[in-house]
Amino acid sequence: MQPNDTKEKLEMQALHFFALNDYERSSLNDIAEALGVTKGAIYHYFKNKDDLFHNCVLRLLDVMEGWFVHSMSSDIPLKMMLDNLFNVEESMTEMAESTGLGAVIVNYTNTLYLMLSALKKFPDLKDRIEDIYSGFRNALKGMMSTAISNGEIHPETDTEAVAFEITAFYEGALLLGAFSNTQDYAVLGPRVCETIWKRIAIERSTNKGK
Amino acid sequence: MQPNDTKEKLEMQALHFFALNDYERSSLNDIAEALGVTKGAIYHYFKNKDDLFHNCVLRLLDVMEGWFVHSMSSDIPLKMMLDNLFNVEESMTEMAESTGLGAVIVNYTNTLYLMLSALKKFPDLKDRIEDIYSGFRNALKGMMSTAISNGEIHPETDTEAVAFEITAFYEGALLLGAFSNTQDYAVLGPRVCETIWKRIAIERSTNKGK
Amino acid sequence: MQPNDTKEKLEMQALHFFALNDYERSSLNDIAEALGVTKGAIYHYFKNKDDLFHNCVLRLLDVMEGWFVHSMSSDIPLKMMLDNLFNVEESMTEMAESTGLGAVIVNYTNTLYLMLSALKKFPDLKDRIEDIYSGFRNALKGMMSTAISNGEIHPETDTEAVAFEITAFYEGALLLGAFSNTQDYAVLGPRVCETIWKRIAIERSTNKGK
Amino acid sequence: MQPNDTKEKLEMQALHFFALNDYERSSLNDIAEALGVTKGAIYHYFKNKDDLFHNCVLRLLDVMEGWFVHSMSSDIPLKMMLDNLFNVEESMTEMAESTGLGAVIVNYTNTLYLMLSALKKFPDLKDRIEDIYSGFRNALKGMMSTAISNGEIHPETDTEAVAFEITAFYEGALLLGAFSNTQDYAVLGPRVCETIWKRIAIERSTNKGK
DNA sequence: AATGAATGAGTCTTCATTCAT
DNA sequence: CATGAATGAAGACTCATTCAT
Repeated sequence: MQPNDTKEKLEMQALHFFALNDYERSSLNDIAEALGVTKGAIYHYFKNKDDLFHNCVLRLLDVMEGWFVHSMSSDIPLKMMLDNLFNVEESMTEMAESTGLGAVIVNYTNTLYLMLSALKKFPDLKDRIEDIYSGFRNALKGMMSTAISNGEIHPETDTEAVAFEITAFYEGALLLGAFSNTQDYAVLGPRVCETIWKRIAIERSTNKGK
Repeated sequence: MQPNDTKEKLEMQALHFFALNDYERSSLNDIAEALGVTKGAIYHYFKNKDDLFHNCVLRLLDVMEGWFVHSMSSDIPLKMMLDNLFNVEESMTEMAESTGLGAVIVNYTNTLYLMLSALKKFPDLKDRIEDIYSGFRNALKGMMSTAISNGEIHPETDTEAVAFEITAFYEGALLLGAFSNTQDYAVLGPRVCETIWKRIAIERSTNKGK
Repeated sequence: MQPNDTKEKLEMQALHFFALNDYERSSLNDIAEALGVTKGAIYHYFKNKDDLFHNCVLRLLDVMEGWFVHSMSSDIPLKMMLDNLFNVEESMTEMAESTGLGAVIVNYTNTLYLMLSALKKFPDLKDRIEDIYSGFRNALKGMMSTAISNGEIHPETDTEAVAFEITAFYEGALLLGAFSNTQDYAVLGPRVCETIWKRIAIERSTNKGK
Repeated sequence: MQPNDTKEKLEMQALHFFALNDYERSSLNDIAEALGVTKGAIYHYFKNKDDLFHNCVLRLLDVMEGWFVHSMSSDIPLKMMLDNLFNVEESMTEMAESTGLGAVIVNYTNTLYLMLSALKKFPDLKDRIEDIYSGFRNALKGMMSTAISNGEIHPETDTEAVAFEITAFYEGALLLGAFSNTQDYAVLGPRVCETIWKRIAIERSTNKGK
C-alpha cells in the first residue's frame, strides 16, 4: 500500500495523528505540515475535519477487515489459526506490517481508543464495526464446521457460543494487556486458549500411537 | 454518597462530563455552569484542568474498586456470583445506583473510553488500574479455592488461568456489546459462563437424582 | 519607512503599545484592534506575545542604531555634533521623525523602560544593546582622533575615557530629566558639555583675535 | 530595620516581589503566601494592589533618601566621598545591607525599573523623586562650598553645574553598567571621576613636597 | 490544485477583589 | 484580625474554517 495521490497521503497521515494523539488534539495544521502541504489542501479533499476523520476510520476498518479476511481464509487448520491469533505480539506486528499501518495499529490501546472516539462521533459506524466482528465470528464458525467435518472437534460443539467465547476472550485479553504493566496476558492467553481447545477437540490417541 | 461541599460536587460533575463527552470536549465553563458556580471556583480547588481530571479518575477508580470488593466479599456462592456478574445489565445498574455514579458508569463504552484517555494523559494510573484488576482476579481465585474446599469444583482446577479467563472474557463481552447493536452478548455471555462452569464444577448427581 | 504589509504594521503598532503602556499592560486584543485586524492575525506572524515583543525590540534597536550611525557618520565637526546631541529636545524630535517611530521614542522614559523590561525577558538582548552603545562610544573616539589630527583637541586626550564620560553623562542627564519636573537638565546639559569641551579643546586665540 | 508588624512585613515582602518581578507579574497571592498569610490580610492594610505598590515605593524612597542623607552628612572630605560613590559595587552593597533592603536594591536595573514603572502609575511620585535627587545635588553643592572654604577646590567652581555633572554621570554610568556585560564601567567610572576632580581641585604641590 | 492571509469562536488560566464568618 | 470561598473580567492562545488568488 503505497499511496500516491495527496488524498490518500492525507488520510494516512491524519490516521497517524488521530491514532497517536486523538481527534481533538490533532490539528489540521500539524497533519498538513507533516505532509509538506498547507491546511487549505485538506479542504480540497474533505468537507471538514469530521469528514476527514470519518474517511480515516473507514479506511482503517477496511484495512483491518481485509487483514482478518485474509488471515482466516487461508487453508490453515483451526488449531494453528488460534495459536497464531493468541500469539498476540507477533500477530499484531504482522498485521501492522502487511497493512502498512505501522505505528497506528501496533498499539492496541490506540486502535481501541480511536474506535471508541469514532463511535462517539459517528454512531453509524457501529454497523460497520459490528459487521467486521460478526464476520470474524462467522469465519470462526465456518472453520469449526469444517473441523467437525474433518473429525477434529466434537460434532455437538456449540459453534456459535465458542466463536463468541474466543472473540470476546481475545478482545478482553488484549484490553487487560493494555491496562497491565506485566506480560501476564501474553502467557495466560495461550494457556486459556489451550483449555478451550481441549474442551472441544477430539483426542487423537491413534495419531500419537502411529 | 451525597457530596455536600463544592469540591466533591465539582469532581462528580466533571466526571459526568468527562465520561459523557471526553476530556477535550468538556469545557470547564460547562462543568462550572452546570453546577451553578463560576469557572474560577474550579481553580480554587484544582491546579488546572488536568488536575481536576486526575482527581476525577482517581475517585472513579476508588468507587469502582470499592464496589468490586463489596460485591465479591459477600458470602454468596461462586456460581451465584458469576451468574450475577454475567447478568451484565442488572449488575451495571446496581453498581451505578449503589455508587451514586449514575450516568457515568451505566455505559461501559464511556467508562472504558474514560479509562483509556486517562491512561494516555497519566501513565502512572496504569499501576492503579492494574491493582484493581489483579484484585478482582485474586478475589476470584480466592472464591475458587473456597469452592474447592467445599467440594464444589475440581481440586485440580487451574484457578489462576480460570480467573484470567473469566475476567478477560467478561471485559471482552462488554466490549463487543459496546460495538454491537444487537443484544447477542446479553444471551451469549451467560451461555459461555455456563460452559466454563460446567468444565470446572463437580457434578452433583444426587441433585439430579432427586 | 512606510510599512505596507501586516507584519510590519503589527510590529510598529505593538511597539507603540509596549513603549507607552509596558509589556504586561499591552493586550494583544488592543494591538490588533488598533490596527483593524483580529488577534488571530498576530499569531499568523508571531509565535506568541513574547515573540512579538522580541521582534519589536529588535526592530527598535535596529532603527536606533541606524540613526546613531547616520547622525555620527556625517562629516560635521565634533563640537557641532556634541552641541546637537545635548540639544536633547530637538535631537530627539529629529530622531523620532526621521525614523518614523514617533510617539515611541520621543519620550526617553518610555524607551528606557522598554529596554529594561525587554532586558528582563530576553537577557540575550544585552549583547545587542551593548553593541550599540560601544558602537556609539567608538564613533565618538573616532571623531576625537580626527579632531586631534585636525589640531582641534589636545593630542594627549584620553579618548576612551572622554567617550565614556560623554555617553554616561548624556544618558544620566536624560534619566534625571525623566525624573524631573523642571527643565534644568535642558540648560545644565549643554553647560556641562561646554565644560568638557573646554577641557579637551585647543584654544584658538586667532579666531577670537579676528 | 526589623519590621515586626504585619503591615511592615507586607510592604517589605511586596517590595521584594515588585522589584524582582515587576508590578504586574507579582500576584497578591504570592506575596501573601511568601509571608505565610492570606490574600485577605493585604486588604486589611491596603485599599488595593495599587495602594500597596504606592506604599512600597514611598517606603523605598524614604529608605534611599535616608541612606543618601546619612552617607553625605558624615564629615568625610569631598574627595573621599566621591571615591566611595564611584566605588559602585561596594557602595551599593553597603546601602543594601545597612538599609535591610538586600536583594531589592543590590541590582540597579531592578531599582530603576521599579522607579520607572511606579512613575508611570503614580505621576505624583515625580515630585518626591526629584526632591531626593535635588537633595543629593544640594548636598554635593554644600560639600563643594565647604571644600572651597577649605581651599581644596577652586573658588570659581560652578558648583551647580558640577553637582549636576557628577549626579548625571553617576546615574549614566550605572545605567551603562546595567546594559553591559563587561566591567568597563567599574574602571572607567573612577577614571572619569578623577578627571573631574583634577579640574576643580587646587593642586597641593606643597603636600607632595613635604 | 493549492496557498497564505485572516477570522472568530472557544478554551484554559490568572488574579484583583469582595464578603461572610 | 484574618481566613477561605467564590467571583468576574480580562488575557493569551488554539484552531477549524473561509476566501481571494
